[in-house]
Amino acid sequence: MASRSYGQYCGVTTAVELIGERWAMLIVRDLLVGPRRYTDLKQGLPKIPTNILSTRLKELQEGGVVRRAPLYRTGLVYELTDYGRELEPIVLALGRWGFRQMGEPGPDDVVTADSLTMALRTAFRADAAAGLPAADYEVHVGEVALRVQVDGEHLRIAQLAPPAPPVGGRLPTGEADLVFAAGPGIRRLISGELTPAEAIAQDVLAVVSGRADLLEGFASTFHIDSPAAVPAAAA
Amino acid sequence: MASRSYGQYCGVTTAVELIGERWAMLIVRDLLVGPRRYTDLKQGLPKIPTNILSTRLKELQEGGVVRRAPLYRTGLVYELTDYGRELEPIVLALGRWGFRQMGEPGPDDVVTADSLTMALRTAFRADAAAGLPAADYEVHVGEVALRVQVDGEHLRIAQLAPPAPPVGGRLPTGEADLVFAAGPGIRRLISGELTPAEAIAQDVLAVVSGRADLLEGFASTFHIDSPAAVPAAAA
DNA sequence: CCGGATCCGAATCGATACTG
DNA sequence: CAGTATCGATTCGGATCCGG
Repeated sequence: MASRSYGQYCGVTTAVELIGERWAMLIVRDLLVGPRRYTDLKQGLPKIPTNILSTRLKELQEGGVVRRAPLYRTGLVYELTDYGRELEPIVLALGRWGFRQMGEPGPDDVVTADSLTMALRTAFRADAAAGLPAADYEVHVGEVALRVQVDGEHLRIAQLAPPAPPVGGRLPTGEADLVFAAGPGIRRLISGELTPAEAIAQDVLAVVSGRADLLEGFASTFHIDSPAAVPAAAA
Repeated sequence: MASRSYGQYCGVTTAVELIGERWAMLIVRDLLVGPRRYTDLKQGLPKIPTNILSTRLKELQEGGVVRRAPLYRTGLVYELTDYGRELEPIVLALGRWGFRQMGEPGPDDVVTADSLTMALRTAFRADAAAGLPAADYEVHVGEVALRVQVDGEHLRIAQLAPPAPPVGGRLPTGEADLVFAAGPGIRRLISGELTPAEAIAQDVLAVVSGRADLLEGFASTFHIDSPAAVPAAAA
């Protein structure tokens, strides 16, 4: 157990001892969306071995990052403590930083509801949104469907359950102003590599219904600059 | 190699694939202080196996985070790329977050020059410093000696070479307004758990020379609030 | 179905030794 | 100074199994 210690008395070291182990940060990412059951986490992290999930949740609890809470009469959720929730700006900043180095998706890469929710949060530009009229989008990426409502600087994202009826949370009523479907290539819209028109032309995105003109607003509301160059170093 | 992939197409995931491996974040932390040679890094991370350091540096270069640069005629340094340097606010925020969960130092824990430098940066309160007169401290923690100069919102930290050859080799000391020495317990001063007077009384800190009254200014310039409670969960 | 625990082979890490 | 090489100790990944 002491083998995990980095042997330094330092805040950064303590932080990575708490949330630096493999998978831990992704568990935190998903819990930032909301409390999750063990099975939810396992589904949202399809490649995590179950024993690792179990171990990480124990460690995160010991570290005061995560708490177990009963749900209804039977059932159980994991949720972030107040201390754990303070990681939100850090995880968002990390997501923004990592976004810029994302390449094309690997053949086995998936987009989960929680990861897309957090990705939109990282890309959200409150300043840009404040200058636009309120908008209500329904975004589909792969199997994931999200209702994304932007009103001034306020962002609200709800996950639409595609295979099953919604659980607990009340879903937005009424139709979205714009419904569109995309693949992982939506990254290139958010990075500004493609304009909405180009994205449609290149088939990375398709409008299902509603006002296609709102795509411009979507693209300026959710945006992460690609740097001039983030080259992988040559050998 | 593909075994390292988390199988998700997401910015956070990409980020932890780049800098989430064991030791990687600490390498970045040290490089945020300045370019470092291989040997410097090894010294600053006493417990890192040399093959791991070597591997991480290669991975960080492939990820576009770190670059190798020649130094003088012979010699070699590792330094952050522009992209890597953008991690600075994230690492500082992580340090601030982790600081609050730090307990007492383990028997083998060390404080290195780079980790203390970054710790002071994380704790620096520009707003508090702006209201105080400029001050020039010399801080000793264990073997580490730092020259810490605060002028308004500007902070400058220089590392004084501690393993000074024989006692005669005096470094640019003596000019600081206040010279003091502490142990790891300096954490309790920065957290506000102890006032400067209490820290001296409890022997966690000793004024070597200069104006002891400046300790108040130091404590308000470098401060990280401990939350009301950051409890470790019970079993 | 939920919430894990157990087992085992594969990959990684840690410690030390050695080299250009 | 700047790393490789080696090898035992851990951890991770994948699959299966188990009690409510």
